[in-house]
Amino acid sequence: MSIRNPKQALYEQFAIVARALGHPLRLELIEHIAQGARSVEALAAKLGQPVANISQHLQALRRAGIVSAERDGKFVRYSLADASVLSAFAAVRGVAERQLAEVDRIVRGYFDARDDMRPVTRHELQRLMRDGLVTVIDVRPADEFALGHVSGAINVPLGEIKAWSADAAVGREIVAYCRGPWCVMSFEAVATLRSLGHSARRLEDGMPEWKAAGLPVEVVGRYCG
Amino acid sequence: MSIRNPKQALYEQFAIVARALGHPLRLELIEHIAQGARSVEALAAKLGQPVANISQHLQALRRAGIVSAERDGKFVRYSLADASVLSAFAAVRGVAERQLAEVDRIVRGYFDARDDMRPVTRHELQRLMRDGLVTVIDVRPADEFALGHVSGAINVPLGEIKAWSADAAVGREIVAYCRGPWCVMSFEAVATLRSLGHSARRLEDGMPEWKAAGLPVEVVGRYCG
DNA sequence: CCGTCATTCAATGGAGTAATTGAATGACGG
DNA sequence: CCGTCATTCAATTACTCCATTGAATGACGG
Repeated sequence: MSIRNPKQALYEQFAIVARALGHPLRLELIEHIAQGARSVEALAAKLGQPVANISQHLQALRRAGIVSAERDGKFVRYSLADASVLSAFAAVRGVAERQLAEVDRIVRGYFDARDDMRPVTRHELQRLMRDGLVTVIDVRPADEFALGHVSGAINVPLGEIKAWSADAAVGREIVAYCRGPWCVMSFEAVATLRSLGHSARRLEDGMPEWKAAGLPVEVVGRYCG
Repeated sequence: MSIRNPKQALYEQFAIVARALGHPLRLELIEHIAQGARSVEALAAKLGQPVANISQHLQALRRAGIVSAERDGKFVRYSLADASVLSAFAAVRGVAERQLAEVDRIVRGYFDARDDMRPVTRHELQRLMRDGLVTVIDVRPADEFALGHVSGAINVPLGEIKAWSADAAVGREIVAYCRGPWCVMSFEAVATLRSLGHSARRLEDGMPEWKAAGLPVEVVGRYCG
């Protein structure tokens, strides 16, 4: 096995990328970095992990060509190396969703994903927005909203949903989105809004996928993740 | 970390799939299984590995929902669980190709992939075949050809290229394909054919991708992998 | 019912990976 | 030029993964 032919050498490289995706913390890191460029300590705070641990996982991701690092004064800002990372993540997720019974169990148990929770597709949302038929809310924290959000969406972090919905028109449909397909926040937002008598649905995925599809994104301030 | 919220539980599942793709032998197994259903010992022979080792890797792939096993008399035949596995493989490969300098180095060093080696796309080949402008050769071993091949292709295993090309019309373009995008056999076939004065190109990828795209495939005998 | 054979299981040792700790680096601000 | 602070490195321990070996399972053919 130590003398490798070119085919094995290539497979070793592909395996490096796959292994880098093979740890839950690193997948969570990718989801956060996909929202916009982030420093090590910001990511460590989001994940509730020691800085050194996050730093090492980030370097593993960088060695695999999944994220890139750029020094910005005292900080090192990590961002996704390539939009193809999102499709690799999505493809791996697709296999798990289709084939692993455990995924189904978790989704049914915690996300309570019934048929009436069927999400809005990107394309559908685009049409609804063009026709002015929906209010789009971004339920991520304000800092992530600032790094980039769906054009026309308003930021209503999860904790403010209740207060916000008191002033929202009943009857008008609300579409909520957050970080990605299985990000809990939009599920919670929809559940809360429905319990308060609103008509609400989720976007099928989150901001990174919207942006990767080339759809309009707005940024607050100077950062262009 | 032992008490996991649903998000972490899902990421753990996705990581299981990614980790299963994170070993060169398993990637090679996937490439072979993508050619058609195979027994453990057949795969062990193709990879030159002990049967027990291959069996354990296959079980790792099965636990991750990547392959499925089906008993067939004395044999257990493994096949891909889902076409989504091919796209996950392709997505991981895409990240590696775009981001890892080592991949580029290997490709340039061993595959000698120059611009004039630019492959034929599936769509292009379809049109060329419809217009009768090319001879399509499948350079995989006969057993893999039998499990399924591009409709209209003829089987010319790598060792028989020279003899076959002596009888082939000079001037008519030849398109060679094998197992997948970086399978060495079609590269070698094209190099050999060109050195003998023929006009030859590679298909951009292999039989599994052709089949997954829903394009016509022929099977010899009774197996329908 | 028994031998054969494909496959899987169990157990071992060795290699790599993960989390934690504390120290080292390197850029900014005064 | 020096203190501060974000990040990385180094070193430790625990854990998981990998390849190998030999034995066990389970289906077929007589």
